[in-house]
Amino acid sequence: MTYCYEYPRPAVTVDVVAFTVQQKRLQVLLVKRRKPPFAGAWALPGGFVGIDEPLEAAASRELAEETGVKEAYLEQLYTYGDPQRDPRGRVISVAYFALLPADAPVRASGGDDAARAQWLPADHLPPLAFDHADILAYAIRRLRYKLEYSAVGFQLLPATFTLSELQQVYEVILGEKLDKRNFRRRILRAGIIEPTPHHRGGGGRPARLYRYKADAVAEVKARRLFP
Amino acid sequence: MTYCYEYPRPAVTVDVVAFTVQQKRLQVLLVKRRKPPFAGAWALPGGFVGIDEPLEAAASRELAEETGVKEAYLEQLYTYGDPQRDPRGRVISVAYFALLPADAPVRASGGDDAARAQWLPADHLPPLAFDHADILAYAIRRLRYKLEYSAVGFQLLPATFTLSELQQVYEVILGEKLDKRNFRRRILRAGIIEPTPHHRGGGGRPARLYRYKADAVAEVKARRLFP
DNA sequence: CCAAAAGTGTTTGCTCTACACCCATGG
DNA sequence: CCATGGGTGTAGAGCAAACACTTTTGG
Repeated sequence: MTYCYEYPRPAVTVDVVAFTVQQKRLQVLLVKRRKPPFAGAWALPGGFVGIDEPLEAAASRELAEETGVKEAYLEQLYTYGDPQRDPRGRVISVAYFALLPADAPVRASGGDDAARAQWLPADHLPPLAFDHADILAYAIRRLRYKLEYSAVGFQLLPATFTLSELQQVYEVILGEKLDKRNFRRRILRAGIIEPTPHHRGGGGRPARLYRYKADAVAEVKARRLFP
Repeated sequence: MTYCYEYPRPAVTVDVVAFTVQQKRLQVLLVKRRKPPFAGAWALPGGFVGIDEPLEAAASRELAEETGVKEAYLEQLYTYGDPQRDPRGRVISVAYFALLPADAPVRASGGDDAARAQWLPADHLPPLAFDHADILAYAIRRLRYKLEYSAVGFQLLPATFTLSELQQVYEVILGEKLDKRNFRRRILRAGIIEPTPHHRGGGGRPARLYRYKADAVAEVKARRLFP
């Protein structure tokens, strides 16, 4: 292994854009920076990639450090490498996006190290450090887009859920009302979720619970669901 | 600027998957490695990212070094960071994909440094060095996919072209015959190309020449063209 | 029995697909 | 006049969009 001769090397980090849906809003996980640069500003959780650490493992680790959540849908987003993006020097950042179930055991603003991590609503964001506003904007675009043709929506829900809950996730993210009957027909025809025998009572008639088929996660058809 | 203390840093490279269409086949630009590891094997063109060089600039430079082509459609593909992907040590590679017009002034297998760069048909590839076979497979998938919903096809053609030429590009890449009338209707309705007043004679009736609208390149609608 | 949320079909318009013949030029 | 590739329209099928009432439970 040869390090640090021949050429100077950039630092490599991962940044994670973690989404969840709470209180009928799309929420993003942000941390408050304590050190300069941008001390006091909000930023995406992230950090350096270990020299023997796979990129996705680094993203997963950063996410776990801030939330305590070990398992989540995680996908590489884009790599940001503008030489000026970090005033301290050349830092190349591989951005990931993560979807957390609404019931994930998140300890944001809980433990010692994670005290600074918080969910903030995506439609009402403060200014962000570095180029994180760009990264976040792109992540939201990609999330909307993915929702339209694949069917990652249920990654934001518990293991079982009602169709109304699923529809609400779609409405929150796409920012528009959807027709109940058309939504159900399409989501069922897509064949990625299946009914369970259970129901959940609430303010009215109990709703059937659904779960996603395990095999469907793999073969996420590249078919458009919501034009 | 602080380099090389605190943590060891990975090396960062770019690799470029450059496509063109020649002889009714999709061709990929590859170079023959002269040094170990994988000496003698084919590989994607690529190299280290300069410490003050933007990522896309590095990709563009590598492409120009191998082909002499300065301007081409270039898009970030994915970042490969498996710790074992390079036997020499930790190397993170940001992969790009490039589309070159059929008439680009490519000097592959021409000049001194570029003597080793060659176009090889994508459907008949030799084993590749590192994880380049994975990268290439993904690039082809992405190319097909992009062709279906956006309309990058004309990036593989000269500034003006006939509809038959454009259709042939689509057929070569998608690997299936398309209906002439349906193809024309859709590609014209998409509004990204426009007729010129000129025609080109050939073996039969002269064909109208088209060009892509300059403004259309920006607003590549995310609308599916070929389901 | 009333409030609250779940569940369920049909009609209409549009888009995609399949398909076959005439046209303009060069040799 | 013949060979070569360029250019054009329509009918049928499948999909998406709009739309309102009945059902089940808890209080």
